[in-house]
Amino acid sequence: MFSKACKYAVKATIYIAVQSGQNTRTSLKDISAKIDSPEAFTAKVLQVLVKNQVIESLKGPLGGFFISNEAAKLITLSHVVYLIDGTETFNSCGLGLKECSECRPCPMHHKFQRIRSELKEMIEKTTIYELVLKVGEGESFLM
Amino acid sequence: MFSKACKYAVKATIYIAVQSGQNTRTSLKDISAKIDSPEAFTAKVLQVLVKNQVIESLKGPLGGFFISNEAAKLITLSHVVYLIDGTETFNSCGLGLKECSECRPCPMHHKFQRIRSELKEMIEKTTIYELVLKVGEGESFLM
DNA sequence: CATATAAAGGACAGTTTTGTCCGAAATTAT
DNA sequence: ATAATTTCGGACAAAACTGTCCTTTATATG
Repeated sequence: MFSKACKYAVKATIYIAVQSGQNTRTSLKDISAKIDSPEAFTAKVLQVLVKNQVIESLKGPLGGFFISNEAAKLITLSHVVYLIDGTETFNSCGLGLKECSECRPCPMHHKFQRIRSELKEMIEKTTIYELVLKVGEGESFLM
Repeated sequence: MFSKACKYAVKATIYIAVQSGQNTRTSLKDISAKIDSPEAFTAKVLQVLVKNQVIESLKGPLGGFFISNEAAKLITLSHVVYLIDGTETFNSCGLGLKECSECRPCPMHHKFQRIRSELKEMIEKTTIYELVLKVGEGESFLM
């Protein structure tokens, strides 16, 4: 469904936001330990998020990654997913037809489209902050 | 969502079933032309379907691939999808947690699980025959 | 039996995804 | 300034996925 890179990105973003709530920057090392991901690979993914201003970073001692509560309330799952995996999974034909629409659908179109719209709506409406709260309250886990 | 191999497999199975309705075997060449897929790669995918008795094949002139209407009524999208892509997409955690359940969920669990169950149910309940009818009636297309 | 046809199967190549390593650049503290 | 720390960025490597080519095997027909 989502690529590994994307799963790492989502979990990392959530974890960074949890830590940022305590106003502390989070190091790559800490992140990859807490979300159980390969450190160097996670670094690459986070660089994309930083470049696209989903999260912030600072080099040096006391450096690390950061995302404010305000930002976490504005950023949704879809922001991260679309950045890392692109939008094809959510917009192109489920069976790979070059053109697939109501007018000229693939045989799976109607059933598939309905479900995928729900998935799309879910990631577009779910904010990182919502997920942070669950982790913060110990209701949910990142590894 | 689905791999290319899986998309080819589904489209090929449907096309073979459409043709089998006229009681004619379908050649690989014909299949890959009609579903717009690379011939040799499609061959590999079809071999898996044959080995697992989703479709039948016969070598030689007048040879080709075949699936009876009766079989097409029993075989669902999930048969093909699980064979080619495996079940991980439909059973494992959306964020890649090794263990993820109601008791110990990832932050996306509840929202994700609901939608994925619908997707799972859809592919498990949709028969190939249903899709064949749509293509047969010119309502749906394979390329 | 000889020949033609079509799937089966093995080997291999290209591409994408995933993952690692290491030096460069920036920041903090001494 | 110097040293220590941490992200950034480039190069590279491994694995998975996609795709091709060619030989072998099975079947039908003359």
